[in-house]
Amino acid sequence: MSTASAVRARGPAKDRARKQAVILEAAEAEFADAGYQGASMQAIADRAGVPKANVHYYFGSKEQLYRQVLEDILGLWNDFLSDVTPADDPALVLEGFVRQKLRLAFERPRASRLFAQEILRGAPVLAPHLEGDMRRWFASKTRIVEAWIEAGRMAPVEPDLLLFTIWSTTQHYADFEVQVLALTEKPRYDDAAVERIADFLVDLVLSGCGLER
Amino acid sequence: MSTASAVRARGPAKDRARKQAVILEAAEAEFADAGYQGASMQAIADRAGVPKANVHYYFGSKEQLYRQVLEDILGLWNDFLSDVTPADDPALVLEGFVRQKLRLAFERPRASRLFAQEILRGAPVLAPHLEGDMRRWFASKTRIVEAWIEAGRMAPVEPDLLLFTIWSTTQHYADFEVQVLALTEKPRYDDAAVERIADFLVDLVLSGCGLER
DNA sequence: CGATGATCTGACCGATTGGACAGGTTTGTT
DNA sequence: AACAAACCTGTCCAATCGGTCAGATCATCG
Repeated sequence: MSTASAVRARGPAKDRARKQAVILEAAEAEFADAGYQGASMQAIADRAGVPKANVHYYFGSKEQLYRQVLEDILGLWNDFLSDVTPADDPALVLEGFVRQKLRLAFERPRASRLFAQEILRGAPVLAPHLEGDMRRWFASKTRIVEAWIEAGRMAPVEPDLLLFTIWSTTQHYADFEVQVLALTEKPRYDDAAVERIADFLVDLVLSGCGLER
Repeated sequence: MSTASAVRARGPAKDRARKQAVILEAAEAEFADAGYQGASMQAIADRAGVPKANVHYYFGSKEQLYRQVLEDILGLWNDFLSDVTPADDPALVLEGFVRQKLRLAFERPRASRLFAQEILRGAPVLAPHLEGDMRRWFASKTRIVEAWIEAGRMAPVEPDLLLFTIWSTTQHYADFEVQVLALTEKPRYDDAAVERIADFLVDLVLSGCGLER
């Protein structure tokens, strides 16, 4: 049972899920800001406003809590390009993907950063997902791009590298936010900046594929 | 005095620098693999093959050691585009930058990963650099791109976003190596893969700027 | 009401951490 | 040879870590 669906339940299970959700939110923040090793159960408990023992009561161990946070984050990305077929228009699909991925980077930067740290550490927890669900997702999307290319509906680019490019450029604005803001001399992202970035990335990706908006 | 130059010195200073270099290399590996908090001075000492107290003798504290490692890494990037002028050819400069940045990502992935972790944590140590040296470097490069655009030598793209794109896409193959290898179902990067990635990124960037190789 | 199970937490524990330091050894100079 | 300075490390320490547990409190139901 995912955390999100449990919160929507009724009865006693609802209270339980709500309390867990508070802890999970605190844990996501602490893990993202301090890293897995840097995060302490005490700090997570303080953020959530509960005693440390209560965190252990609900989630057992630090690693179990971390796994739960990661799983919830993976859920965010589950439906990227979930119902795309070779019959769809490449330009529309790619533009939608870039904008959707980018929106999540700005709305949930901590989720993005936590995921990045997990991969940076060598994915000790997510390795099974990488070689399972994610690999299947990735293979199915590259196959669609290949179909578009074979049908002559876009330029012949390497499908895997195209996806990596979209992934890395969008991820960058969440993961390297501090650097981006420092170099552009801005205190925070505003709506205009987000739109400017989205338009730029869409144009770049489409022109790389020989497409237009 | 940088670590690299000290190793090349003569006399007693050379021995000292060489021993420090061994520790610095071990520290870079441990910090990159485990993160700042996750790295222990004991583990660094073990990797370097020296007693833990010896590490403290040379570098004082964990934070000082970490700062030194980071400074050495920044030195790697010092001469990116160091002598470029508006008179140079945009296509050649951009291609060279992409390939040089990418080469470093594959040759020194740990350096890249350590830097990424520092930024992800909010750059507690590098913040002054970001708002100082790096900001100046960045501003001078965007000015050159603007000059190219004004001279009609490339398409009018946002100079800052162009640089971020090059930075993020090249960085990605070092920082997210585990993910890339898992999704492409390869055990490691080989020369062919590196060349394929470089060619792809060069084409993408140049086409985005309305240029050709 | 009494009982039963879930919820909750203060107090505690062994392990590990970064760091300090006394005291030994080596090196260089006179 | 004698001295000083630099170099090196075994040992210790306070602080913090993740985790445990006995026992208090609460909610629910026969």
